[in-house]
Amino acid sequence: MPELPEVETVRRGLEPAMSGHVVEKAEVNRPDLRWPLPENMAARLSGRRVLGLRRRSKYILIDLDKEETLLVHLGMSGRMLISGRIVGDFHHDVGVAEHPEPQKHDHVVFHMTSGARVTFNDARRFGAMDMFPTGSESEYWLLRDLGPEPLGNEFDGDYLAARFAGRKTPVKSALLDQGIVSGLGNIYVCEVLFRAGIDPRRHAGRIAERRVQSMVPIIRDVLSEAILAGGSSLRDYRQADGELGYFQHTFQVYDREGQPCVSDGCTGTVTRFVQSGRSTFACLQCQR
DNA sequence: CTTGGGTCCTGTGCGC
DNA sequence: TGCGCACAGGACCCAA
Repeated sequence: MPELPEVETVRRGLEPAMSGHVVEKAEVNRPDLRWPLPENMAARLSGRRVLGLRRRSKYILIDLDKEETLLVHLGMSGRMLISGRIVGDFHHDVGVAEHPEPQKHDHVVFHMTSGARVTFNDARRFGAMDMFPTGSESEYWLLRDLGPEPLGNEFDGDYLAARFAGRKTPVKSALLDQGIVSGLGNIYVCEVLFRAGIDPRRHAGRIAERRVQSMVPIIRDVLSEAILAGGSSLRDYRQADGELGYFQHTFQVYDREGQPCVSDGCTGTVTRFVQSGRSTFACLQCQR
């Protein structure tokens, strides 16, 4: 479920616990997640200062000293749990949460010298961690083929139209293609296509150019609104159990099979169908 | 090059 | 109550 907005929410949540602080010890409880973890990752992380946290697509990039970056992907079920003393600006505590009992699937734990603890828990282990030299993003295998950030300046109507041109793949698949635009997942693609009034099965190359162009601000809006919702729920996470990753958000079509279409004046019903093995939710009365 | 399908993994929820 | 199965989901990888 973590798509761009959730990952951004997690990144922001990690900031006060990690940014500017030193990893006293990293606990690595298994050799691999989706792929093998870096050799000696625990040793390589210990004593390193976190200079800052960035996000690229659905990846969290934790910049360390010595020009090295730790990449974290939450996969499907990855969560970050923050506990202990969380230090804000001017070294004021912004939160103190008791360290929880270790849980099943706690794969990596960062013990910060500040007293904070960040636990990566991932039952399904579709998540990943890796390290690469800071600045080599354009060559690094997991990042080099990603399309532009949907909220960035490179992503505009002309770009999207050019990438869709001639494509026979369904527009839903095209939007899920991280090489075209990076950060969208199944949920937000369904929401975007609903708002755009486009049938998810329509071939990407057969959508009128002005409709393709109109998708860009919709994509930006859907993601921005979700980030905003995530940001407001961050406070709740800190107060509650410090778990970062999911937040309550209301969707217009996703997971609303059988419910009435919320579009003004539409009498349709949200349907669910499968496209390349994934559930699509849409109102086929107003999405064409 | 494009496109589609298989695959990894475990917890959850459903029908029988 | 228990069992089996479909499903959730990101993204790599390979075959056609």
